[in-house]
Amino acid sequence: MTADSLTKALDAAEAHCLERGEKLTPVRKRVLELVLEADGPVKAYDLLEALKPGPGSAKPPTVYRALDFLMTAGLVHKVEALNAFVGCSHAHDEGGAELFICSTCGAVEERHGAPLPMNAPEGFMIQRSVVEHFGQCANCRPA
Amino acid sequence: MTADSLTKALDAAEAHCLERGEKLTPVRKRVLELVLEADGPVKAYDLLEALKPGPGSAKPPTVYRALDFLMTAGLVHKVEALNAFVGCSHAHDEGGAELFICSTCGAVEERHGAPLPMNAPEGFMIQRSVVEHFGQCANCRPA
DNA sequence: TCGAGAGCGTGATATTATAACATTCACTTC
DNA sequence: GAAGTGAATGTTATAATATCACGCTCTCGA
Repeated sequence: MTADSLTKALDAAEAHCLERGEKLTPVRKRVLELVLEADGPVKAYDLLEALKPGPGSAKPPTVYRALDFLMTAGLVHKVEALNAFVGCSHAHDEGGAELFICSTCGAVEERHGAPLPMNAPEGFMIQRSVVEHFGQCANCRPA
Repeated sequence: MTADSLTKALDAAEAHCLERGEKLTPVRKRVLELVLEADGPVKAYDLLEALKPGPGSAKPPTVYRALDFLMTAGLVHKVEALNAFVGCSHAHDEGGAELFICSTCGAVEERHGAPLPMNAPEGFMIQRSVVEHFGQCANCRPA
C-alpha cells in the first residue's frame, strides 16, 4: 500500500467511525495504520512491538482494545486460524467476510456476500460465520 | 452419546487408523474418548485435567500430540474460532468440514462437501478451508 | 463545579501452544 | 540373545496469545 493510499484509507476510516458516533483515537489510528501497512496478517504482539517506541506505554491491553474496536467497526478482521489480524480497506458494518490467504506470500483477499451454506442443519440460525481459505494465490502458484 | 455408541465409535476409529497404517495408542484413544464424550467443543487444557487422574503423566505435549494425531487421521476437528476441539463420529480423510456450532447449547453439527466459494480470486488454489458457523440450533432458537 | 462515561495506563495473571531433550518399548538384524 | 532403530511418550521449561482488575485523566453536559 502506498503512503498516499494509506493516508486516504485512514481518513476514510476516521469518517466511518464518526458516522457510527465513535472516535478513531490516536492509539486506534496508529494500530490501524500498522495493520494496513503490513503485507499480510499481523500478530497482536508484533503490533505491540511496533507501538513500543513510545515511552513506557503499549502493554497488551492497549493493542487488544484497539483491535476490538477496529473489528467492531469493521475496519479489521481477525484470521482465526492464525490468531492474526488483517486490515480491511473498504470498511463495512456487516460482520462476516470470506478470506483468501496465500500461504506463500501472505497476501489476503477479502470477499463479501459469501454463498451461504446450502446444507445447514434444519432450523439452524447463523449469527456469525468464519470462512478462511488457505492456499496459493495466482502469483505464487507453482507453474 | 451413549456408552454403547461411544464404544462403537472408538472401535471404528481404531480400524480407521489401522487402515492408514497407524496405531490408536492408549493415550490417543483416551483423548478421543474424552472428546467424543463431551457435549460440545473441548479445550485442550480441559482434556489435560481429565487425563490427570493418571500418575504424574499428562503434560501439555501429551494432549497436543494426541490431538494432532487425531486431527491428521480425521477423527477430530479443531474449532479455530474457539481454540477447541470436536469429535468427528464418521472418520474421513478429507481435511475440511463445515461446522455449525450452537452458541447456546454447544452442540456441533458437521457437514461435508461445503459449497465452494463462487467468488474466489482469479487463480487462487485452495488447499485448506476453515468454515465455522455460530448461531442457534433448532432446539435453542428463540420462539 | 461536579458527576458520569469513555479511553487509556499499568501490573498481574490466565490461557493456549511448542521447543528441546530424555526415556521406553516394540521390533529387527546380526 | 545383544545391539540398533524408530515411533511414541515422558518431562522440563518456556513461548505466544489474551484477559482481568484497578486507577487515572480527560471531555462533556447538568
